[in-house]
Amino acid sequence: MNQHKEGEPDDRKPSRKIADELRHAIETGELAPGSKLQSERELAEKHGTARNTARAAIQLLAEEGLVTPEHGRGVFVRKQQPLIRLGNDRYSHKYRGTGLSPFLLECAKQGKTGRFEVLSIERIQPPADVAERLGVSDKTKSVLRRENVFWADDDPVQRVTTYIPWTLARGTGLLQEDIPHQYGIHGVFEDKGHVMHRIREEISARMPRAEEARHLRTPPGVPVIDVLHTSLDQTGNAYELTRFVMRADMTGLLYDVPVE
Amino acid sequence: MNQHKEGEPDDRKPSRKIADELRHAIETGELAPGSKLQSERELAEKHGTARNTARAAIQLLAEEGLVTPEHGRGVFVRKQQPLIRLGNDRYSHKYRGTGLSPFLLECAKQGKTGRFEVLSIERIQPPADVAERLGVSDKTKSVLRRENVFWADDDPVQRVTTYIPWTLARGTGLLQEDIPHQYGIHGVFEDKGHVMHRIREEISARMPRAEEARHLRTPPGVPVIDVLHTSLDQTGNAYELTRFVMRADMTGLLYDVPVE
DNA sequence: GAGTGGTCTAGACCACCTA
DNA sequence: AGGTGGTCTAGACCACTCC
Repeated sequence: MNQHKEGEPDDRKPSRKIADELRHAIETGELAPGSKLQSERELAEKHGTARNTARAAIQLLAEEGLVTPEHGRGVFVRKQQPLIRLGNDRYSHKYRGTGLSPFLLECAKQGKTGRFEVLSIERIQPPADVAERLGVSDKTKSVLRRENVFWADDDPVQRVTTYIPWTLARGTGLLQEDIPHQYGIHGVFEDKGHVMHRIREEISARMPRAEEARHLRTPPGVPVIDVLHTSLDQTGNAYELTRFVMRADMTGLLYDVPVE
Repeated sequence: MNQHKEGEPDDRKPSRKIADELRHAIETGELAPGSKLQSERELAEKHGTARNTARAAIQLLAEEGLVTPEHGRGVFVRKQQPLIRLGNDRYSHKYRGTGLSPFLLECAKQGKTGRFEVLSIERIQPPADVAERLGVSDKTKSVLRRENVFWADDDPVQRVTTYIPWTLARGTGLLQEDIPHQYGIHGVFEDKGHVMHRIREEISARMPRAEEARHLRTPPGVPVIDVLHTSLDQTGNAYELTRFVMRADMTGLLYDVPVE
């Protein structure tokens, strides 16, 4: 599409024209994933434009997620990797005893090594959306917040923030970095009488905020998926909330659910 | 964050500095949603830079989804609208008889008028990922494809493409624009013996391709959510597949599901 | 050191919107 | 008509990578 047709006047803007040509080469495989484009100076000379114009063309493609410029090295056709998929079965009891969380399993499937990192553990005043869903006050330090980063090999892929009502968290040892239970944090909740019965996940996508882009090291043109997860127990009570901010070029979601 | 601290040398790049200042004003509410920024020429003069530099600052904010430039009018702080949420219950039998599809219901909730438009109906050779999931050949015209656009007021918000194995679709009248069943397309499938039992939805997010951006009229810095939906019947057979490409600034997803 | 992308300047003209 | 963003020119210097 938008390729120049023989015999017609070509009134496309120069930057657009260069972008279309490069996009076409990428889509036909002429420029393979991982390969290097001509330099900005070469492209400019080839098309008889200023360097800035060739640069604008490359930016169009970068915004579409097709290429990634690397400072001092060149502009490369983006390789799209198979995604690490977070499934709705990740909380299933069937993973009890495997010792592997679904995230680590998915990493292993893609030949990557997953790991977690604890950023902070703090008792705080919750943001309004969290307070509302957990049914706690947003005026007092009513929740415990644990912030984590999930890594796949050397890439940070998810920023994970968990909020637990302080009335539930106090005295459980969840202020420590290491979760004091063999079945993880949800084992702790079960001991306190909250068995996960349903989950409610609100999903949206957006461009990362400046701070998130820095933490997740997202290249330009890569959005994040924002998942607000609420755990409900057997009585329909919301007892835990987690926000996942995920690099959309490395992770996705999968729901396999009954139609009720 | 990244604000200039008094007394320290400020070695930030000029464009970055302007962007930080504007971002701060937006985040504190000093620049309210919907309000107009100073013009590029004013910003440039105020900071003693070239116009291109002020322009670069605005582009940073546009990529973060904070502002939207409007040609001839100015640059405006983006209003974030409440999202039209596609829920996993949208296929539930409980909506039988309301006459309203969940999409239209959600639009009504946001005070908008929803409508559908049929773009094309064609018997085609399916893409590989579709063929694989439906268990049909990708070498013959083995599926019927129906392309729709969903509108909310005057905005196109979702591009919806449905693939049905031709062995199921033939003779059903699904080649016509109007679905020949009071309960819609899934009523047709039920008459042919396929009752929706489970759904499987693979979710990812990405920047729109050039063609999608044109159709959905996405402003810069707005990604799309890409949902690959598979319907499974009582025997676990995949009999229908739909791809949703959704503007992420106007739509989201919601899953409320049991933990199995 | 040579080549790459990143940022910036100081202009210019065009396309679009509002009055 | 005047103001706005959109695109472009023809340079410049800087930061980074690779040899």
